[in-house]
Amino acid sequence: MKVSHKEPQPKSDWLPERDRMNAGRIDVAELDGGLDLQATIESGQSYLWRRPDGEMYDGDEQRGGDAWYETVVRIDDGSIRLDAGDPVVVRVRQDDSHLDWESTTDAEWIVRSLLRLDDDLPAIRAATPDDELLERAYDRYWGLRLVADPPFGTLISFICSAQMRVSRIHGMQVALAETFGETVTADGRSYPVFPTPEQLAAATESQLRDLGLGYRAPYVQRTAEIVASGDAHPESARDRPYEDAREYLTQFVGVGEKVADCVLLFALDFLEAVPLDTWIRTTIEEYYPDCDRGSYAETSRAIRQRLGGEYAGYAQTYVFHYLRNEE
DNA sequence: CCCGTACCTGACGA
DNA sequence: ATCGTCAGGTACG
Repeated sequence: MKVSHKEPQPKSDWLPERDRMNAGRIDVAELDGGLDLQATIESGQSYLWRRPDGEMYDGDEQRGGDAWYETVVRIDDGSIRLDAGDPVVVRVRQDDSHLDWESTTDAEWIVRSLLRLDDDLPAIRAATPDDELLERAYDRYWGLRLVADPPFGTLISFICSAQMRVSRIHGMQVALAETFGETVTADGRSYPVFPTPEQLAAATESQLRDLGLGYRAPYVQRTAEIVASGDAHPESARDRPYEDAREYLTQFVGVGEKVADCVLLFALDFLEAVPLDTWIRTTIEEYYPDCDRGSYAETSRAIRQRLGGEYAGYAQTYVFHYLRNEE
């Protein structure tokens, strides 16, 4: 792997062919609850993967069945959480019974972490209440997993998500990477890397508007600046109790309670977080009207309890994907 | 605290 | 064609 405008990799006898990809295969049958890779990546919870065939969000579940998905994460001291360290390319593809991966490093642990492959789906489902809507959603997309994306990229992409369509949110993240991030090459191909907080903080509002971010442009720039300055980092929310963590995240510009819940759920392992977006609010109106308590905080408490508490975020993600596709 | 309003922009249907 | 509406909301008064 080569990283642009960086020193050449140190000589290493175990890496004579640095463009050679590592590869591996995970038996889906060994995962508790299996896997639906396309639903997991294209359900609007992660915007940090790409399909080289360019067919993301085309709604075709047949053709998407065995597509490759690619992302680049930074590994620092064995962690993918801190937006620092060397970029690592990760590619995955699912056929009927396997999840194949390729990477510039030995990446099985990264794949397992990003796609939450060690979550015990049957146990999670068993912990959610007996509820007709939940049963339908779980049945329809069984194998859909939450993701555990890098916090900074998640923070930025969900700031961009305000009043925006899923496919366009994804396009923005691609544009941010191509415009402000580095490029790594691996196996003869080049991969844009999501920008670091420093790289994004250096962008101007005008540059960001040119990428189509609209009124989100200053939100993204100022939030990147806060993270780059060291004043705060989304990862710092992890150690707090759930509602404190949500409050902590709202200090970033463009982050209200809903976006904060998305970061908690999709990046920081708060599986009880239920982002109250327009879809879930409609769902509450229709299926759980008694949970509408007016304020975000109180409605959040009520719906979290109704969806089973500890894993309410899992239920939310299934319902979100189900209603968004079946209507 | 709670409430109304302005906000970029492209895609889509009338 | 040109226009109104809408999209995983938030900041601000």
